[in-house]
Amino acid sequence: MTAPLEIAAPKSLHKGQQTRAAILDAALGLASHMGLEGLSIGALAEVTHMSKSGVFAHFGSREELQIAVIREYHARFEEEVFFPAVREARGLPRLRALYERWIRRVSVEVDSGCIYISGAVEFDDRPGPVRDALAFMVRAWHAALERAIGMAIDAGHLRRDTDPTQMLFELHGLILALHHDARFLRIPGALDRARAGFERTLAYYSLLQAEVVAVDSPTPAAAPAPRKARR
Amino acid sequence: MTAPLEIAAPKSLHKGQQTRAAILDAALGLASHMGLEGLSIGALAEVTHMSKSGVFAHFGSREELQIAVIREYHARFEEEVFFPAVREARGLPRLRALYERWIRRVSVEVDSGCIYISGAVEFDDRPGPVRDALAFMVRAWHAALERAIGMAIDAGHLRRDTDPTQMLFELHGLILALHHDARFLRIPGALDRARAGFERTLAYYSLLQAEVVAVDSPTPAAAPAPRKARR
DNA sequence: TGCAAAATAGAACGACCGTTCGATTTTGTG
DNA sequence: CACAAAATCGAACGGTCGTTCTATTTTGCA
Repeated sequence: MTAPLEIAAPKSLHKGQQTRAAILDAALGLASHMGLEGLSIGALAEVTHMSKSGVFAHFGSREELQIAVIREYHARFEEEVFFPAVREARGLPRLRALYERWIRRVSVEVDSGCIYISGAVEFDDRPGPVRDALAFMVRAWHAALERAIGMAIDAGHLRRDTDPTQMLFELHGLILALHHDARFLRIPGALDRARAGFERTLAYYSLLQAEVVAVDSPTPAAAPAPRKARR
Repeated sequence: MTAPLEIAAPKSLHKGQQTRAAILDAALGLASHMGLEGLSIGALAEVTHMSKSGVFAHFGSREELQIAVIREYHARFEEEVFFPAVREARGLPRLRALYERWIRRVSVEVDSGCIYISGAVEFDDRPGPVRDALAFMVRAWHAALERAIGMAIDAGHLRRDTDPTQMLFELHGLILALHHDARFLRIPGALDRARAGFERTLAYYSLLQAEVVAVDSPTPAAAPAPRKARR
């Protein structure tokens, strides 16, 4: 057989890319309801009015489909939470914006069900590329938040001895509690509880040093290392 | 046909009850690794060296098996967390004991993976008797914790205007963050972060009223209703 | 417009799932 | 010990799953 002289690189959006995007969109909706493990190619084919093999051909395997879903979710998360928030001024304003958009995303959205959260539970005992992709994205997002906290410290909006990792741990906990109470227990006031928790945490970490020491005395938390200067 | 004169009620532990308990034990181990949805009768039969139908006969359906697992988990949770903790004195000691045993259960245990937590994510979009059973148990446990917080308030160990539901929300968040970081991200220090978060939360809610008002002023959280007297 | 390449459909596969049913073994007891 | 009741097995069913093939249709470019 004669090989073609050159392989034409797909210049603009071919039909395939288009339907792939449509499939991925439907997959995201499905996965946020049934989880990444509950995502089946058959159901996806039904939703998109395609044949199973037609859907399958766009991803080499179910695993690759799951990873593609994770990547797409990450992209949307950046678009809806991260990018708008980083337009706010460094420090508290940006941290507030990040948190507020985060809790909205977790609780309010119609196609709700944070894949980061459900995926973490589904894959905490299941090694493999899906888990790796998921963990990578989550870590990236947490790192971004931790940077925002660090900036708030440098801006003088939070106590200098604040441990960003510890504060992130606590804020993340509020998000998880919100997800739990709002989605599983269907408690109406959960969103406001998450906001109140944020304010309370913020209040603590912006107390003056002297006040904290005076109160904390009985069980001082492991003293965080003094922050290095940031550029 | 002639009906027997009377149905002999099983007096002591028949063979059936014994194996049922053994199956349930194996099921708990399996479910804590694969989740309640990942629990399959085939895998359970293999682990217990029985036939699928032999296992199946002990529970009328898979759903009943899942519910039985939830009930068994609840019983063990009570045994290992609740009952030992309520032997501590009311107030802070009991609250501390509850929390400390809780975080140990979530993070340390070998057969780890809290079914309350993983189940909440698996069934947050899946109505039915399994979800109902799970929600009932979780609510019962949360109610118990909230009572313990209330007692700590009455004992004067926490501020009088503490909102127990809000405090529970925040403590629960710390547990969930611990579960996430320890089990999914495999972060080593997560257990200590959960402890530090507890101490920090406690420190806040035991501040004197005046101190809080002075600091909280920029964004006061919705003032909780004054506590009614407890008997 | 023609034609190779890309996209999609359709049928079939082996594997596992929960469940049913009849046969068989084990148990507890009168 | 005998014998009914309880417990367990083994095979089978219909269903869904991911995946693999081979056709068929659709697309985009020379």
